[in-house]
Amino acid sequence: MSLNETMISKKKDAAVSFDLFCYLWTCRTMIMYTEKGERTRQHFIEVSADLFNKKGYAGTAVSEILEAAGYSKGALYRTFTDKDELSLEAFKYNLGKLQRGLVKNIQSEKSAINKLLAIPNFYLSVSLERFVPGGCPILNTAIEVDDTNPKMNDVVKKAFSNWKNLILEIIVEGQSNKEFNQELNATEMAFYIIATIEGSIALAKSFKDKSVLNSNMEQLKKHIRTNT
Amino acid sequence: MSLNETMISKKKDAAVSFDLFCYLWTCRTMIMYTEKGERTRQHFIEVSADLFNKKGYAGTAVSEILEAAGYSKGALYRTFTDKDELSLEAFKYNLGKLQRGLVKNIQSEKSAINKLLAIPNFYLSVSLERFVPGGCPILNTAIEVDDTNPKMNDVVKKAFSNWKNLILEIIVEGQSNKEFNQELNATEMAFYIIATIEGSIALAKSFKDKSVLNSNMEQLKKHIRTNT
DNA sequence: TTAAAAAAAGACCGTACGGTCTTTAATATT
DNA sequence: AATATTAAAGACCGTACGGTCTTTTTTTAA
Repeated sequence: MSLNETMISKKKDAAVSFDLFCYLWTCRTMIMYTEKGERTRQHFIEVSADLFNKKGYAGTAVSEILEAAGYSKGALYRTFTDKDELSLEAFKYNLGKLQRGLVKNIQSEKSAINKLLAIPNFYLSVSLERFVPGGCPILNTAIEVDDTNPKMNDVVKKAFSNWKNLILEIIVEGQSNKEFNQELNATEMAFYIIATIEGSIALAKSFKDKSVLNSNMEQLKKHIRTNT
Repeated sequence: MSLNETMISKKKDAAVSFDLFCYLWTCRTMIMYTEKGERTRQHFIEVSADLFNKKGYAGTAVSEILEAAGYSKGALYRTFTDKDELSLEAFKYNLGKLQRGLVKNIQSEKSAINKLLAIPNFYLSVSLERFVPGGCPILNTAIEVDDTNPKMNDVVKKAFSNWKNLILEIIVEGQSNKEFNQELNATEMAFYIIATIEGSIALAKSFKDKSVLNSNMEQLKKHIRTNT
């Protein structure tokens, strides 16, 4: 048994040092070397995330998830109260993956304009179908829940807002740099970028042809360049 | 009993004139003065179109449709073989409504540039939520079926293609007019316009705030103006 | 090695689903 | 007015759904 596993399994030791706490926290967020139950829970999240994103929440039966995960009901309902909780965790999982990919692409750039262009470039470089099979989880979830599930819609709104704020900060940075036009409405530009990306993904998915996404991202980059 | 109703109810007369045939065909496609069964069928289509577009096909139970329509199962399954047939007809119904609204807006313009701008202008002028409650039926359906229902996805693809061709023709017209740039890739521009509109509708629906759609349509118009 | 606790299995439950079929009501034809 | 036809009702059916609960297996602690 490795050191990591030993450290984590000592649950009864109530008094742990702050360092150990941080270590444990890091392990948890990285989803490595967690105890068995936690690992199974994570496995359910990862497997269902794919299914939910492809077939929708209503369109995915619990039995399908069980089969895909290779577990029985007992395993699922021991850690999840119901399908809704799993749906939420699955959405957060896909969202996180997407956010990390996007942020990583942005952070490798220095100028504001290159940071902004890094967003469409991300969708040009990545095979979205491999990265998050089923298309953009934010859009997919938005479409399914907007008229039926206010709680989930709030989660989706927050996801869109966070994305908007990410873009907003880049633009504001570019404006204080004198890199960007001062009159540019940052919020409007942010929402325009998001909308164009979302629509392009949906279109490319429907036609099963990435070239639609590619050409749209090139046009979006042109729009960004001429309007910042 | 009106003349129209009399003419249509004479089913037994096998030999009808070509004129009468055309007349009947017109009545059917216009959905006016049909016989009772046909009217009920149409009622089911209209009622379910709203529900399907708001809650999705998988998310809408037949029982809900029956309740909303004020009919029983007997009435539904007499004219529709199954839920799928109703889904398809409901989609076509919403699509038709949308297309007619859009085409009407375009046809009232003469120049190619104004015809093109009439598309975003349509979404600026109309309350989409009243026009087709639940958002754009093409996008909604696309998201639900792209990974699960190849037949329905083909219908969606066709809808997107038709829309693309509508835009394509306007651009080609503008290019032969010398109104538009000859180097402009008409297909790419068409898909860009569609994607931006679709994404904007989805975003506005999620935030329940039409201003997102409005500002995006203004930006799209700017993009169209500077790139044609 | 044994006792405990945790994890997983899967039988079981009520319900709601899509769809069928027989019966009744409304409408049209003679 | 009587008959034939069409429209609609709704009881009924099998199934698949989400979720519970008891039992068994696996893992951990002593």
